[in-house]
Amino acid sequence: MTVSRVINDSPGVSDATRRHVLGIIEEMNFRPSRVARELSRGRSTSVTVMTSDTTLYGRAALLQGVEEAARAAGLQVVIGMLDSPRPAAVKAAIDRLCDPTSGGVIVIAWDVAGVRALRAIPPGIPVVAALEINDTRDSREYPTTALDDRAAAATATGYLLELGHRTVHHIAVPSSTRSSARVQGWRSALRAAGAPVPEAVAAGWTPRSGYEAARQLAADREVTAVLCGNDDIALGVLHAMREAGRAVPDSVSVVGFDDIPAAAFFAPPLTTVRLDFAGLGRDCVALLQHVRDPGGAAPDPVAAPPRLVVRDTTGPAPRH
Amino acid sequence: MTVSRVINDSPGVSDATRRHVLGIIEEMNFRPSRVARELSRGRSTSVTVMTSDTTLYGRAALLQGVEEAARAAGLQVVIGMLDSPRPAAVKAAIDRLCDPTSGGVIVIAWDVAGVRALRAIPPGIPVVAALEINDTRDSREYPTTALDDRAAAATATGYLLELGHRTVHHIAVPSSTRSSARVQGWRSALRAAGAPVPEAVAAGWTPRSGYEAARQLAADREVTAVLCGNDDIALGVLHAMREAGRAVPDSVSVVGFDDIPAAAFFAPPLTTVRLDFAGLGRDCVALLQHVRDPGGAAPDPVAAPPRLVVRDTTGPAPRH
DNA sequence: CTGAAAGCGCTTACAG
DNA sequence: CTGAAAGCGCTTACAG
Repeated sequence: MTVSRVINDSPGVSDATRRHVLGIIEEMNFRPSRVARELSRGRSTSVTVMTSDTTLYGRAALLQGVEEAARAAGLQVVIGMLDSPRPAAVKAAIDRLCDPTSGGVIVIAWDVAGVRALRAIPPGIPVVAALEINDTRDSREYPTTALDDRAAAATATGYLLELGHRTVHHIAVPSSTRSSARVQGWRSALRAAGAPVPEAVAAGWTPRSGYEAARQLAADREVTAVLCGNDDIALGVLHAMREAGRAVPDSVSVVGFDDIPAAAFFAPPLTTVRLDFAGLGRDCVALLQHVRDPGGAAPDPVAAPPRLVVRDTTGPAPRH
Repeated sequence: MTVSRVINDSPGVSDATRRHVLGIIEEMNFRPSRVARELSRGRSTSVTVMTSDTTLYGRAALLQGVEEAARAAGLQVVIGMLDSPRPAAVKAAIDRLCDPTSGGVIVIAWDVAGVRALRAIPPGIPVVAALEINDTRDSREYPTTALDDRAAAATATGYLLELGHRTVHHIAVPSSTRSSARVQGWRSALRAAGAPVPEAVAAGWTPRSGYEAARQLAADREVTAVLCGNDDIALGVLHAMREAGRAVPDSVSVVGFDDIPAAAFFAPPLTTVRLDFAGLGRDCVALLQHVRDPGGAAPDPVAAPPRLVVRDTTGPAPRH
């Protein structure tokens, strides 16, 4: 049809007919069917991101970045929730989300559910993974992105050590692996400085889980510095410290991860590591485009490197 | 084809051939094309939600509810970002998102961009709107959902008044209308009690905007109670009060809106109105299903009514 | 510059 | 119970 040509801005249509067709389109309120177009073109115009709880800041911000880049590229984004790490649930998600005509999937593999989903993606569909850590020894068949959490954790830990703290305790978010990038960075900084290496204490993602994890630490006067797996945990930790009568930062220093918009308004304002999740999301889309259309070099990452933002929850180690 | 019958669990296939086909499907790793299926069936299996910034808690939680209900109904959810209220941007979003074969759209019309998008949805495509307020006088051609923000604001305001505060100040989130539901409820409660009605002070959605809006209020000893448009704003307000040396709740009471997971860990823990955004999201999907398949009564809403959660930021008015 | 033909991968009647 | 035919609404060569 000629109308196909005009809605696609193809050349080879006279100005007169183009105007005529445009007029009729307007008049009939015609809109092409995306579905039919995809089927005939044989390529989808959507990218699906598989993730767990998008109410968590990191995932929401990454999603925002994905949406932005996808929109610029003319792609729709469908969101595929991973609500459980159980194999059956993961399989159901894959079956639901991965059809072969899909435009590709971005999986946020920061937790067990994500990692399992990643492994279960059927071959042939374009995929890029946002990992906790870019382990280059592990040669994968799909491209990956990651923020440098290891370096970030090491930096934060080193900062605390320089402040004179004997060691730094860590309250960890759940990880996709036995030892997350943040844990690794924290541990290696401790080792490098010859500081004692405490057990990391496990928490979830929420302020409540941070609060619960921190109660034991708060009771121990020996702990004077705690690095939290994210800012929400840090909020819970601050609450636990307050309850225990531990002044921050005079009695104990607290550092977070993420730099959520609220962090600067915590009491006290939180020292934290800023992570560019939105940039990471844009990088995922760029990489996915590259997978779908190879040729040309891989795109350069745009995500900003992690950066320690010093505010008011950190200070010199207390003198006994 | 017979395989169509087996992948759709249609009756009238012998067990033998069914098993045979299933075997081959497994072997070839065959997956049906969602796109082809939609085209032939003439009905889409996706619902798109149009919203601005999904990093904001209410939207993220509603999206979560939508996803959950959509998944249960076998629908995919595509997210359509409204990044600006400018008419051109809204039109672009509509053109991008609303094709006639779409399965329907849920628009979050809590802000100007959303309201404009709602108006611009082309006829013929199923739509349900999440509104700030369910104004029944306004007879619309599409179903709407809303939390009862007006009652919620009135309740919170009444609670503060009972505590002995002379009046209650309000820091408002942006609204889709001149006078939002929260503002209306706040104002009417004040009037009903014969209390003075101050100007509402305008803010954004973030802690920073709350902080900035609160600085003037903090300086005024006459203000002893402030109702915040959301919890993030309340966080900024708490910060401003701290900076101004106003003790909470002894010198000034603060109430939020939403009950985000962090609210219970603010310093002090925040008194706020809990809003069931996820339930609202599920209601949107149920309503959309009803639009697509009328027949039968409209579904009953499941979203919990707003509820005041009293914590530690509210107390009796200070005595002069 | 414009139109008729075939095909994308399914599903839905309709025959066997 | 199973298969051949037509069609969903586009696009992509191919003719005029």
